[in-house]
Amino acid sequence: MPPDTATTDRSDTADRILDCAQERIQRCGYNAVSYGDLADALDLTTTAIHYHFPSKADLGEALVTRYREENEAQRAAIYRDESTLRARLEQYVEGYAGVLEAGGVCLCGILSSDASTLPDGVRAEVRAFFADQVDWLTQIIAEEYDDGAGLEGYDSPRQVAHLLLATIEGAMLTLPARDPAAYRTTLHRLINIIAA
Amino acid sequence: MPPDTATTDRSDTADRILDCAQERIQRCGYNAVSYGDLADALDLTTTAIHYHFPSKADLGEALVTRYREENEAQRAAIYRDESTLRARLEQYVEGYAGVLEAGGVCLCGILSSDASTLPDGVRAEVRAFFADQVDWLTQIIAEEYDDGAGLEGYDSPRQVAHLLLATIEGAMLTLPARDPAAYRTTLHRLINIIAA
DNA sequence: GTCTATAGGCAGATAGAC
DNA sequence: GTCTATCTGCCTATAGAC
Repeated sequence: MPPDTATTDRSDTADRILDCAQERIQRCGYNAVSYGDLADALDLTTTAIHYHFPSKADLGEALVTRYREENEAQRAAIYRDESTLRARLEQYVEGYAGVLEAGGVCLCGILSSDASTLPDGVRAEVRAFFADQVDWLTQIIAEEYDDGAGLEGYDSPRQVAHLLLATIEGAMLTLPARDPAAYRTTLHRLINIIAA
Repeated sequence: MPPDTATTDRSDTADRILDCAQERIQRCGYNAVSYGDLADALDLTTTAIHYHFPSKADLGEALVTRYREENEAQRAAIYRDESTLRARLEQYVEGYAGVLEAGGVCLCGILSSDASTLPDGVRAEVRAFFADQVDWLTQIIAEEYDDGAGLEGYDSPRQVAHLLLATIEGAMLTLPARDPAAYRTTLHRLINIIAA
């Protein structure tokens, strides 16, 4: 019987497959990672991977679902541990800096580039990830802006959220900025403007 | 004899191949576009394409080289036709909005996502494209900032150039923002801050 | 310059044994 | 749960005719 592919209670092998797939897709993109690559890296056969994830769409969807869950937990921790907008945003952008240092980029950022060739279910999860980010950023920005003036020229916290998210993803994805130092410089200065 | 693959004086067929490849790569990325796709779309065979571009690396390199040349001409026209930083930046970001309306994204933005699987020559051209953009933006920003105050929190025009470029690429590449209206909103408000 | 034909490799996916 | 073996199809690329 196939293992439980729900968000929890997954087998060790399935988790290892997801870990390996995530690391590679964050470096190379969806289309450039194959079952054969993963099988070689994990010392398995492609059949074993197909047992856990019958199609590549199933694998991709499970991957982004897990990524969203882990991301939500990270955001919750940031919200709990930090009390100012500036500190929360710095923690938030620092999370992506860690991904860059590991040699990758945001999973959903790189999947966006493959969007037009992505299976429908995977694309829907990627869209949901970005909706999560915008909603959360909008909320923490609105909390602080309600206490004082907003960012000049911006009508709403949601517009500021879109600006920050686009800059984070662009700074990660584009060459030559797949460089943690350049990413941090750009983002920390933007935070200085947003959370003045 | 193979045609002249220099930057000018290319045959009609070679230009048609480049046009078709560019449109498709701007939608789907480098790895998702094949000689077979192009041959079908152009009513040719893959062999005919290999005649003009012996390897896919040759095709990709010619593509980005041409893209850089056309982009340089566009930037020169903007510099010539507009005299204020605000007007120049608005024209600049509007160029990419046109690409979005045609259903694609910046060629070098999407190629950045494929960077780790790109042939060396193509990756080098993509890096050169971004160096072009940063240098040009730095120059036009510096011209205006020398006449007055800079952007608060930013040490140099080059840092502002990096911010703008990252935001442009991120707003184009990430879902759900492959939407000209959302792109324009984000970028016009950033221009309001940069060219206050 | 473009064609037919073909090569060798890799993709995602399945059948059936253990 | 994992294996061997295999299928079909697409990939980049080349040989040789016209």
